[in-house]
Amino acid sequence: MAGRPAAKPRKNGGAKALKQTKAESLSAASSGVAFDSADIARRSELLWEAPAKPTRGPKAALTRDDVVAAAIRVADAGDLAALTMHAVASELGFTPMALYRYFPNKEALVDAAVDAALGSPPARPGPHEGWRAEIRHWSYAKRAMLCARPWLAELPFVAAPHGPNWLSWHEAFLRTIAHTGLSPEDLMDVLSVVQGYVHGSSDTIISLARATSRGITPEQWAAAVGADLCRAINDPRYPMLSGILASSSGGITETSSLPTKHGKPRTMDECFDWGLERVMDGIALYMERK
Amino acid sequence: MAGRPAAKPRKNGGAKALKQTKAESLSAASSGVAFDSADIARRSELLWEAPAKPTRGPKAALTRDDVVAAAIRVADAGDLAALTMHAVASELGFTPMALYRYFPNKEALVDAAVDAALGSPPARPGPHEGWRAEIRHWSYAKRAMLCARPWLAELPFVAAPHGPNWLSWHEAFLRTIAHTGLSPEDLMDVLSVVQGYVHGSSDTIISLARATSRGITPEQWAAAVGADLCRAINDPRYPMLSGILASSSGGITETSSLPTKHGKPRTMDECFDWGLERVMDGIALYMERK
DNA sequence: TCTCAACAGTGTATGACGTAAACATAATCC
DNA sequence: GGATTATGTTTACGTCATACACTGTTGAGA
Repeated sequence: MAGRPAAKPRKNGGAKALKQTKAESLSAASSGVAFDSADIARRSELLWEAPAKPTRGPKAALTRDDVVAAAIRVADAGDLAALTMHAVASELGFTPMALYRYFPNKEALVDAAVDAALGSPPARPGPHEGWRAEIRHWSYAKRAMLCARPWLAELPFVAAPHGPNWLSWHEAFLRTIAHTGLSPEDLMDVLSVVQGYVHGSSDTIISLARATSRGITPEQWAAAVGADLCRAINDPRYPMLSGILASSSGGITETSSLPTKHGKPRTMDECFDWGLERVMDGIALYMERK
Repeated sequence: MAGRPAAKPRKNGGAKALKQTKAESLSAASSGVAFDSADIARRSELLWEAPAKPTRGPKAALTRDDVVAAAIRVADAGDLAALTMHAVASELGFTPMALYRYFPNKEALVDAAVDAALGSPPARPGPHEGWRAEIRHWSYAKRAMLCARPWLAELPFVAAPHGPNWLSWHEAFLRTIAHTGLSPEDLMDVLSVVQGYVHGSSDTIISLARATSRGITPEQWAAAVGADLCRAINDPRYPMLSGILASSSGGITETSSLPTKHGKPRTMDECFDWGLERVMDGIALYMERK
């Protein structure tokens, strides 16, 4: 029942009942991510159930939302690894153990912080600008959100429990293609392709965002990543890469998904757009054929 | 110079010189992943330089490759979090500190293990089956590789230094579209789209692979993830999702990217294929237009 | 052949981490 | 006003990466 105080229900007693080995349990906890299916059910429950309102006892100085907000502030300032119970607690002016009155363990806090950090999806651009414009709008927003909070991309999305905001982003995407006449199955397929592309191809820019948030200039970052790729040049094992990298304008200044076009480097956004247009072309073709 | 003994060169002295705070340095180390650009250069160097051959002193009982192989065995048996120095060392019958004679820190070991675990890309299918067949072949292989080693997907690929195998996969992809007459820039763009899609949309199946490798049946996994999504049904905030999920055959048995088609559930592979065909359609259209 | 610097692996210690358990304290109910 | 129940702290434990000091081994140069 949801009326039970959520802050202290058996904690990982449930996990222990599943006969996890100690090592598994600990390692999952330390990484902040667990992949046990029973675990996911329990984690999901925690994401959705409202905290119980106790009548007796001292008043809580915080709310779950306070803790989540502090966690997000900590992660924003550093990265996922900086998000420790100690850091969150001292951000709030409490001892680490105080947080365990609000979340049974770190994992639950991270789950909640992740969903909160996803934020709300963007409002639809215009009333009916066409599905391509709407998909573009959604994709840019998602990409921008991930760049703003690179630590979100350190977590595998699907493995995590799906909170309200996670569902909202999906819902918002489905609305972009709601009037195309596609079947429910096709709608989900389109969602899968586009989201797959957006997540998968944002790796580079997220990596850059992470670096710049640590005070590294884009130039430094590009130099470091580029220098890495340069090893391929003149290596007989990589003739294609060698050719392409060599044909770029002199020195390599950007990573693989960022080649230069006849001396004028393209931005990462341009490369992203190009791919997104190809994906939407493929979807459009499918619609025509139906 | 590469002739220096690689096992003990200043260790994180380099990192300290960068004036990282202690917290940053430690958190990066504990997560096994660092995103500092100067770090990447140093890490990349370690991936490529051959270990120095000392003349004096006792013979080393191990090689870097031994350690890397043990690390991969440990990660395969568990996950990325299970990959601890202690676990790798005891897998080899040594103490944790022994590993530091081969790698300056855990991060370097993980980098090496990741690249080794990527393995070699697949051989080309036939002599000239067409670029679509070749891209399909490459994509399936990449997806299969990630499913076989789900822990690889716990790391952001682009942020890691690029080792020999990483470059080989890129090289192999470029070979699949080498004869299409595309410009070098277009080649890289196509690589970026397809790879983005493959990585991004493999999340679900990788999550399943991870679960099954822990003894969870696909049914259990699907039930847990599906139950999660079911919260959207009848929630007024998610009308589209509600409609789609409700229109599926009775109970939700699979996750968002796995809807059921008129009562007959599709496999994840079928959904993956569908998206890949759309992506390739888009690329084909681009080729035609040129 | 002997010597010793260079190296390999170990033992021990440190500080950060997540979190269990016991506690003091505060708010409510009877 | 005591009993009850919840809150936040204190203390403690086990695990982690890893610094440092140590023992023991090897082969190059004397």
